[in-house]
Amino acid sequence: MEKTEKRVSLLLSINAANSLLTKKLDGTLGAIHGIGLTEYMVLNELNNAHEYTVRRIDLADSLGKSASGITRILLPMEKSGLIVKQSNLKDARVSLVKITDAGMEIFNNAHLTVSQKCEQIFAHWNESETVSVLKLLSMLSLR
Amino acid sequence: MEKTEKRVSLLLSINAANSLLTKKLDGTLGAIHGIGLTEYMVLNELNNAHEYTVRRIDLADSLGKSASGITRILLPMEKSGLIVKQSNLKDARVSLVKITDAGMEIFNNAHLTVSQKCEQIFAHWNESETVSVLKLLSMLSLR
DNA sequence: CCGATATGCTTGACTTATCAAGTATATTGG
DNA sequence: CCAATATACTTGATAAGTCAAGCATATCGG
Repeated sequence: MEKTEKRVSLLLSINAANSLLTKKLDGTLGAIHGIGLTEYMVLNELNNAHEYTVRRIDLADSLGKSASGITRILLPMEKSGLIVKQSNLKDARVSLVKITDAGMEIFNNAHLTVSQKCEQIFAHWNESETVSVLKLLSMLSLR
Repeated sequence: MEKTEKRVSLLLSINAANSLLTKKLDGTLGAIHGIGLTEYMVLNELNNAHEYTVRRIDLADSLGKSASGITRILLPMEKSGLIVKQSNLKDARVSLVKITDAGMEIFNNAHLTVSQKCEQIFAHWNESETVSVLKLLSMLSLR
């Protein structure tokens, strides 16, 4: 197989890996904690953010979703009290999202589950392999 | 960051990479060849298969989709003549899918586009890195 | 200053895929 | 043999996300 063909294989493998990961984690998270994988990812971003607060558009970018996707994900999360909406005094267009205490608690529990699942799924990868792949994935051309 | 946390990062990075890849390729394939990324993947499987023919359930497995997903993807592909349905004489439950000549032509053209895009996207990965990641992805625990 | 353009967000219409249930056919064990 | 179970597939209802359009607010250049 030549170089280009290997890259095409990579595309297909990444897609397959993502299907696998999504299915496993989404199912488990839903069953145990009542949230989906996307909701977990939102909580993760908020939990790591300065003052636990992020603009919706930045959330969209970091999760690889559209602005409208974020609107729709956040709606039920606000209803169930995992996050709160806050307006930005400096720019009235912006609406900020903040994780609540309840959200943090769910996140911390869910994070344990995700960690365990990841240990299982990536069981055959050693640490240096993991680090290399992380680095490579961060180098994908965004053009 | 500890080992487990790196694995969780990996999950998020793979998800982000997949969003990126999907968006780029799906858009380009649709604009130039009138097919989606999933349709491309179907044609790719068929093109590599023995006698260009595959059972629907095997297609589902290899693409990481559900049986019903495959039914729904294949319907328009059959209408537009990219594939044909064939029944299996040995087992009346299975229905086989075969790529048509028209399907092959579309596939070959689309494959060129995909190859070029992959060259771009993975431009900073050298061959041995590509091969390593391919190998690692094939080692994900399927349990 | 203000018209043109850009940014942030939401909504309606649509696409893609899932799950649960149903149908049809095969296989297996008593 | 045939009842129970397993497999292949399709369908209806639903979930999750996209895009295009619209609205509100900001910023920029003449």
